Amino acid sequence: MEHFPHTPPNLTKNQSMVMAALLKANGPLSAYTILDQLRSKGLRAPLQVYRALDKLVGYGMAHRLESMNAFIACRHPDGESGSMVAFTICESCGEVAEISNDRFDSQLHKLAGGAGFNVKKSTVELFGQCEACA
Amino acid sequence: MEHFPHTPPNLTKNQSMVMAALLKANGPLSAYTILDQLRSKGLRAPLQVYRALDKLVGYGMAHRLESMNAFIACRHPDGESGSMVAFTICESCGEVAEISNDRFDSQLHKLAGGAGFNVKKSTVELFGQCEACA
DNA sequence: CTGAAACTGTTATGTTATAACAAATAATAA
DNA sequence: TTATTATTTGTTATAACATAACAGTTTCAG
Repeated sequence: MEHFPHTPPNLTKNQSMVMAALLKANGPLSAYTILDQLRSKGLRAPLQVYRALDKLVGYGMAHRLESMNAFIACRHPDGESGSMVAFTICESCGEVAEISNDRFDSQLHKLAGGAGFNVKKSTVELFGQCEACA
Repeated sequence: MEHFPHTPPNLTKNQSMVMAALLKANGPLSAYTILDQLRSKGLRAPLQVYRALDKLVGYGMAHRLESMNAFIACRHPDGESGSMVAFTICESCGEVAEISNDRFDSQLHKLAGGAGFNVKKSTVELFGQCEACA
């Protein structure tokens, strides 16, 4: 289950349906919201959704927002490395945006490195106000 | 509910008990684990714990680890500003450490600022290996 | 003292996530 | 192809995390 971003493997039926739901939404969805949207297409149980989400996240095609218990399609721009991903979450309008930045990523590794810690995976979620709401 | 770190208000009975449980533990605890530990002291319901935790987090005396659904006593060193807090979480031994760094904090604000986003609160949780386990 | 604000206790319920098992499907190699 | 192995699927049940609503109590400033 190792994939570079934007080189998706062939998705299974459930994985495709869940991915489509994430792409159609323009914001994060909870697993149960996804389930409700896909009941008409035959999904019946939470596990069917969670299993698909696990794969999609593993493939780098979706992200989990830890602070919201929700999932969102990966939209980080092509050309950026797959390294670090941060999210901005607007407390006014709920908009979630993805930021990817190599310099920041190395800062982050350096910060942790200073404490003798070797970073493999990071969760960075920023709350505040987006440009439109400010 | 505004407090500088390390200038704790007078805690109520429940708040003190929950804080004591967090301090005694040398790692994160789930709300239900805390509840179990405090049943012998009279606590009976999850809400009693969650309410205390909300206050303690608000006072800056405890932190919530979003990626673990767990809580940990604040231990960031005196003298550091209260700005940003990051956590390192060792995937081998489970050790959780707190890092606070002003320079990184400003990097983080700058990164978001570049996208027109104004950061009020941040969640930074880093997974990998601690010094001892590496 | 008294009224407002904060805290407490309690029951019930809502939300998020996984365990365990059996069956179907797809990918691989002989 | 056919046997073998991996993965995916479907399903039921349950675990783990969190809050709603309401009533009663304590605290404390005015």
